Amino acid sequence: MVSLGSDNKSGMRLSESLEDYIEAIHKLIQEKKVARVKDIARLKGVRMASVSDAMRKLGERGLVKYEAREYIELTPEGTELARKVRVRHELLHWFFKDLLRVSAVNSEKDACTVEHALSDEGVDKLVKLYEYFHLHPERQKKLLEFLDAGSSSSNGPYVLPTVCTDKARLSDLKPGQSAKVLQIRSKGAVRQRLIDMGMLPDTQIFLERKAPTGDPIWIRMKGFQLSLRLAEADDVQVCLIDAFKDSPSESEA
Amino acid sequence: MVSLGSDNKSGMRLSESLEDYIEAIHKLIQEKKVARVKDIARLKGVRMASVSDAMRKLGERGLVKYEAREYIELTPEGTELARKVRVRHELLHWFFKDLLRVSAVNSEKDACTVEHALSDEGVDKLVKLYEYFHLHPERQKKLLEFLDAGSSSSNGPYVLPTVCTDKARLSDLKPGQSAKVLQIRSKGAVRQRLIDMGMLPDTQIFLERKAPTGDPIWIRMKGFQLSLRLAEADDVQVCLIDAFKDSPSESEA
DNA sequence: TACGTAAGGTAGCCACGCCTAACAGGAGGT
DNA sequence: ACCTCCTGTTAGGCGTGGCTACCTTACGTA
Repeated sequence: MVSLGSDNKSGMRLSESLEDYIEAIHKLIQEKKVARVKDIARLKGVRMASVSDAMRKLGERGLVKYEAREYIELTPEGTELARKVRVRHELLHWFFKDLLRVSAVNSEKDACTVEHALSDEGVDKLVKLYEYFHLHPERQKKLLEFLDAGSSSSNGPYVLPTVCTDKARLSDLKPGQSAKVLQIRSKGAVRQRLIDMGMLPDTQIFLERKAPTGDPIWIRMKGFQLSLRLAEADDVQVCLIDAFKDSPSESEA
Repeated sequence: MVSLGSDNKSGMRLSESLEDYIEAIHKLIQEKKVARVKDIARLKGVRMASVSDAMRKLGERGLVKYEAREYIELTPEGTELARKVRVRHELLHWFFKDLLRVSAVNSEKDACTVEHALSDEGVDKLVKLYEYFHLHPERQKKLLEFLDAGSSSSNGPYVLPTVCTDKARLSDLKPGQSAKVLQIRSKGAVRQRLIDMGMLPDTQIFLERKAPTGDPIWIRMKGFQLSLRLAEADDVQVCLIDAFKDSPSESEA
């Protein structure tokens, strides 16, 4: 899928791994003035032998100046690429850590893996998103308040804004009714499970039936069936869909 | 880096490629009722032989029901994984295409490559972002207006909001002054170049010197020097940093 | 019945990126 | 001088995931 040719010129796309090496070298040169095989190996979590291989390849592609047993330097082309990669990294790190409030460990990991797989246009637009929230700190504050609400402590301080007139909890639905997902206010494993099942905002849900006792309910969503405990359905905010509201005043909402 | 063991149970993390196969099978079953080797190969852009190999591996891991020369089915575990993967795909596609307004081709491509490289927490937070903008359509509208402004047609309909009292254009800086980047309003290749150089919002810039004629200017940013044409610097909105403002009233801004 | 064709499987090859093991050179201690 | 430690290189091996080339199976039809 990555398909590297033997062409050494800069037109050839680099594999993720080699891009990582470039990034590591750049970082080391900035921090410690020189980049040595040992340090690159430690930074990247590989053996020195692997670094030697990689340096030879990067040397052939004209991205690093590599003479055996000497300090490793980046060529101008390599430096250019390194900056590009590091910008992506920074940008994604900002996005995950500072905007989405992903934990430090995961935001670093996600930034690392995603940075190789993003088009120039994607980077460009992400920068715009950055600019947007940088220019409108009050809007970023609102978003962060929303993200923080319910993510850690409190269960109900965040009040659902009035955006949908027919809003209800999924547990309020009657068999035969349809609704669209507004917000999944569940936490932890339950939330993860619902998301994994395909429950995203705007997903259409059809309540097929309820158990006689009313507790497990069966819903249809994106073509497959799913049973839910009432307690789980309680935390899912939905918006009733008129076309399917057969009984106008039955929903207690 | 991916390191698959021979363990067939579901605890083992799948490689990107195998995850793609699962996704493709799921898609084909939904669309055409059955998944055949030939169709999977076409969808994934590989030869049938490669699909055969992959099916054997997935069969060993208990994710697909694979009997030679018969239709390929997903086991319950496989279906679960498939849904998870497709949710990621959908989510990222929404993010790139509908929120960031990345072009159709690139948003699909980015979603495809990024979907394998995102932690559960990253997915979770991305869903929250989705919920946020879904619940606050007026805020999403503002963001989209910002993203669209200058991205395609107009050069100056978007007015920089008053968020920084000392705002100026980068071209207004005097040698010796420092500033922080607010927004890069350049377009196309120039914007790309500045971003690649590491110019993100909040980046600190120091104007080292100007050419006698004033046109090329040299700035220092993140430890390296960079020369800019005045026309390029004109489109970069910055915020002066007080500590470095030696001459209080010189900046015309 | 025999045969052609298309779908699919098997074997063997290669690139990549990692590994371990063994070897090479230089700096300092004795 | 010699030994030792540390750094780095080379050689060879392995798993993954592609590929080509060839074989098998099923099926339709002359």
